[in-house]
Amino acid sequence: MSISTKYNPQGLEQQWYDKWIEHKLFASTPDERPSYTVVIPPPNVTGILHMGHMLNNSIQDILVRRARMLGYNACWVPGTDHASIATETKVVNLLKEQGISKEDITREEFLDHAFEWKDKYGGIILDQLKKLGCSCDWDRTRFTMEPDLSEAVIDSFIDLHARGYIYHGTRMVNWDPVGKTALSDEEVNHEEQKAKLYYVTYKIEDSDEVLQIATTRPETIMGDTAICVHPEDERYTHLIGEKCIVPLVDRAVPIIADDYIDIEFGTGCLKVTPAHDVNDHEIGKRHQLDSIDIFNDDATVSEAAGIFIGEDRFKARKLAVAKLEELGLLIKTEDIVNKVGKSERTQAVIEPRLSAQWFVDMKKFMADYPEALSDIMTDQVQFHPAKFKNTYNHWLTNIKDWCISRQLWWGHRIPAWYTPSGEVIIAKTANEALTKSSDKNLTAADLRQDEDVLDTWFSSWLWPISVFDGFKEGQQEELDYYYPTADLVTAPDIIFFWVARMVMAGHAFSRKKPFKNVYFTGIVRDKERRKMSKSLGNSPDPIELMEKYGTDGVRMGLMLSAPAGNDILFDETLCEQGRNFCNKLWNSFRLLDGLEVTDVRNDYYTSYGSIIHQWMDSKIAVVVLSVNQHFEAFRISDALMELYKLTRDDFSGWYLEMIKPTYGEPIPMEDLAIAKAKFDQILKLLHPFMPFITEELWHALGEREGQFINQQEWPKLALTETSIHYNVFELISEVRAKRNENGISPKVEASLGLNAKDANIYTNAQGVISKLANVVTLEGAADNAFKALVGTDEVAISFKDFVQKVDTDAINGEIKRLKGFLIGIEKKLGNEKFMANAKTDVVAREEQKKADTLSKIASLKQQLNS
RNA sequence: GGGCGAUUAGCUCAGUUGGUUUAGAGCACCUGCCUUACAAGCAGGGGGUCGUUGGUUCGAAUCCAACAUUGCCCA
Repeated sequence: MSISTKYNPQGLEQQWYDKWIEHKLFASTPDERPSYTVVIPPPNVTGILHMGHMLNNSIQDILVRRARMLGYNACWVPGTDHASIATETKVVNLLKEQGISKEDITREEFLDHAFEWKDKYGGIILDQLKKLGCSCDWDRTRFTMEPDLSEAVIDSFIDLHARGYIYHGTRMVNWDPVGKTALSDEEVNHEEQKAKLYYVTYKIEDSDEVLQIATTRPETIMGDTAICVHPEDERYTHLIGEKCIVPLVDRAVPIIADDYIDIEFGTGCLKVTPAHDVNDHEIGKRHQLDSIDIFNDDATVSEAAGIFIGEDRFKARKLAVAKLEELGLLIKTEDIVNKVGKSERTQAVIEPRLSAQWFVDMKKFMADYPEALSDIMTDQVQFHPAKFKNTYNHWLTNIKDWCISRQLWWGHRIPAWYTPSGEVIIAKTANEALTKSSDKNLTAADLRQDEDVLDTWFSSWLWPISVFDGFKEGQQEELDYYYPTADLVTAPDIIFFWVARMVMAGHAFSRKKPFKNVYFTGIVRDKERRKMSKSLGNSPDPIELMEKYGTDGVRMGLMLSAPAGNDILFDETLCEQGRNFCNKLWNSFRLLDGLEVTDVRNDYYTSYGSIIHQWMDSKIAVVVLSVNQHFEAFRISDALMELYKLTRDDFSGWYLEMIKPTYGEPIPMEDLAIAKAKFDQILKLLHPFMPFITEELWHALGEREGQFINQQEWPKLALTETSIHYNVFELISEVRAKRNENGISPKVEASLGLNAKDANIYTNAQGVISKLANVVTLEGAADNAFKALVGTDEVAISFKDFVQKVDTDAINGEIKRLKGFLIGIEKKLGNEKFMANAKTDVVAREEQKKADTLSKIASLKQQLNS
């Protein structure tokens, strides 16, 4: 035998992937077959493959490859999104290293640099997906900032604005002082952290009385425009309407009452800074308070503060505390834990800030497109697992307006034009804006386009439509064919960012839902349940893993442990298990491949060949049925486990052992051909999970130049009765166990004696029993043979030249267990209410259990006496 | 603070409308084997009062309630 005893994926994977591409295996064009479409959740152009991507895209590949085999015209559209903040930050930093400051170059120059960067590095992750084996239609690769998709974004903005869903307004927004941009609520993560609560004295104007307030942000004192107490707080009622003096800036501000105040918290007295706190802003609106913005856009203190000008806010906090202490106004500090909003992208602490931004009016939107919620609640779009419906429902019923403008350059520039008189015109181009303008004397030079770009998600929510050019006039064929897409596979942390908004966009722009199923993967964590992250350094490099264990091994390891919606606790030993399984498959092939062939069918094959093959068929048929059901319910790890056991236990463990010839002898040609056909089916079933090794072995199995396993039909088998009773396998195990317990070599011949209800079960498979358990006869064991029960059948087992001794302790133990079991059954059957209420088949089952147990006990007692 | 989910073997999970031989799988573990496809293997084995306490029922891992622990989302 010339081929290695170990499967070695090196080189082989790349070679097959190249062939698949060369033969355009993954390319899709509309035809008469039904479509099966998946759009990739576009990875960030700045991204490199991490474990989450690997999980997510393996699942998509499994679904897509299987769909292909089921006869669908499968189309998996790849691509990337432009990731406004992440990319801009990256390019800004890169330029900084070259000594170029963003402030010193024009928007156009900056974009040139950014595109240059994108062209150089933006495709890395897509190449990594190829290494993973992803069967995307690469000719369809899209990018959210390419010309066609950009046009779609601009058109959809204009459209939504015209229909009254987009407005421009001055609102409290989440300001990222590092990215220097507004963010949507979804881009802010609230994290608990240790903080200090400072108690500060405020003097009452024209009085000796003082107030104490408690604050975590003393650096915002300069922006205070009121002090607020609860209207029913008796400590302070006499002060309402008075004024107090804001320390550090000595400004007199009113003392007001509002029942927003929590009497229990701190001193029950709140300093109100309407410009820098969302709740304070609300209070400010209710009481017509002034709003003093004391920060610049990088969160340094502005001139409006009057003190600490130019200092960073955290430095200013220290300075303010020191100054208050110096003035004797700081009473005490207390350690507390509070929640701080941080930018998802830059990790900067969010500064709530009043600013003019563009918003989508979600209340109006939801009123007009209630399907965005009802689709999910009524399972028009099915969530897997369904528990995410709750989360979805909660978010959507409490939805806030969506801030879509970003103070960045990398992205889609907002198509809003301002005239010198302050008119705002929404138009695709300056010329179009001129025609829309009320002032006909203006020229293009008079118009100023909005400096801001749109949120990245405002382009990716169009993805399922835009990748099929669904926004292009008169080009609806592809959209009609591929859309709505079939399945979306994504991580639960972007359920709002993306899933919800794609459903919204689907209805707003195509009047259809964008997909039928959403499969939420788990989050990949390490063994200690920590999320894998770069900063923790606990994430293995996927590429290295693939090199170490083979891509198929890693894919399998990942999938075995990834039930839908459950976090996966990644451990390299899983990949080892995957690699070992590849090896098992490899060696099963080696066995089939290395056998000598004959055209003479000896007694063994004529007598048992057909029941062995049929038995294997019935096993495959059951597993295919169950695997199909698992797929329908998106239980992919369960599907894989079924196939794992089918391959390992049933095919390699039992079937190959039964069908392989005695050592040194040849196998009949027809039996080998049948065995290979079964192996062929198993390869097909495994192919979506492990594409490379199955392709390699499928080709090794026969002359298949120019054909590929993924083009073959997914096995379809009729369920049949099993042709070898499961008691036969139990009997074989029983004989092996007796050998094991007594240290008897497999080479020592065994003789069996049977007392069976239906001895045909065993005699029909006598040759198999003899082959796998080294049994010479079923018709008589020696005296003093071991006794065992197979089901309710008694079997005596003796070994040549070995004095057997019956283990009375074990038998007594078993009798005791069975008697206990019997008591339970008899109790049930003796219960009138049970007999009256339980269904007849349930009662019959209990009766059968009783009979079987009695029979077993009788057999065992007899063993003790013999 | 509000909402949602989870708790089954050492670990990760199944357990479909309550009844299928007093709970299953994979991994890990233990014992014996380099048996002529495979030690990345083979054969065999041990291990759970189904988080706790009550309740409904002839019958509860499964339904209900409270509690405990834990995770996620939102403010």
